[in-house]
Amino acid sequence: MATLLTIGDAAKASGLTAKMIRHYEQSGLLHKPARTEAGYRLYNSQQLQQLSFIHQARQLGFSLSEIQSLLQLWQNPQRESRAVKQLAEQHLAEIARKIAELKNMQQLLQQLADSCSADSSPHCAILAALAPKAAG
Amino acid sequence: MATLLTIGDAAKASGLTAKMIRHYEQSGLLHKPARTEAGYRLYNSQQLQQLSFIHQARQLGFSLSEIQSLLQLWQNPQRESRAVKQLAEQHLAEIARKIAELKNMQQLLQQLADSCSADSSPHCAILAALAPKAAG
DNA sequence: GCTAGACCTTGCCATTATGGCAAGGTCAAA
DNA sequence: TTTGACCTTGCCATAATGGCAAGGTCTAGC
Repeated sequence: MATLLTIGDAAKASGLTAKMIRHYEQSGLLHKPARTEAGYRLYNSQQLQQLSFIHQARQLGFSLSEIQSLLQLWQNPQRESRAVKQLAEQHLAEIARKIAELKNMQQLLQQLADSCSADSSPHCAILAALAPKAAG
Repeated sequence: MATLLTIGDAAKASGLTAKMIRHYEQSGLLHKPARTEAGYRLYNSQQLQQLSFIHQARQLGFSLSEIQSLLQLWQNPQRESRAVKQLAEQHLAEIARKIAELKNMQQLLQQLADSCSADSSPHCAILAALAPKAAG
């Protein structure tokens, strides 16, 4: 039998929030769901799977736009796995870029923090590093 | 002599953009600068130092709100270096948190990508991992 | 049957830091 | 004088989410 869930239950079941589900619908990630006569959204098990799919992909850091592509591939029986992997590799590259950026900040700032005496005196290596050397 | 720069030159000198400088002013990070009769903003060397300070702090990933605190400490001769270090440590913790989050994504996704054959077949471990196991 | 409370609806605003565009004023060089 | 490079303000857009408000719906208990 087709079990239909209202948005709150679909949210709980998928790990999303009702707000997110509405947002994904409005963003074109999801087809418009059925409605009760009162206008309540109703989700079937196939749509629930999609919601969980989106939740998992968000956990991996994919953007909604990337997830749209992933959903299309998922639903296309003619897909080539290389297309999926390409999306993943692209995202992995972005992740690596962000990690490198953060590690760079971390290294610089940690070094400065280590040089800060952290006492009641006003002198601080961190501020000294941020402040440009005043000319003259 | 007091050299005064227009916003474009101040932007070049500090590594910011004119748009950012106006935004920082509007956000309360910067005092309102002098103006020419025509209304052009004019920056003196002290203000230029502040702009460079902000630029450096942004490079380290501090938010504008954190930078406001840093600027206040910088300009306060009675500051205690421990207050500066505390801000830095807080930011370092946030950086570490983000790195951990990204590394987690990276590890999971890399594993999936490694399991994807990346050929013309539709089967793909990445999609399989995102898809919930359909009941029944 | 009525009422309270938990749900649903839409819509608008806020976040963060930045970019873009538009319409208009200013200034300097040719 | 004209042209081009600059400046002004103001509004819109981004990405993904949360919050609030005003209103409709449904269900359980009395």
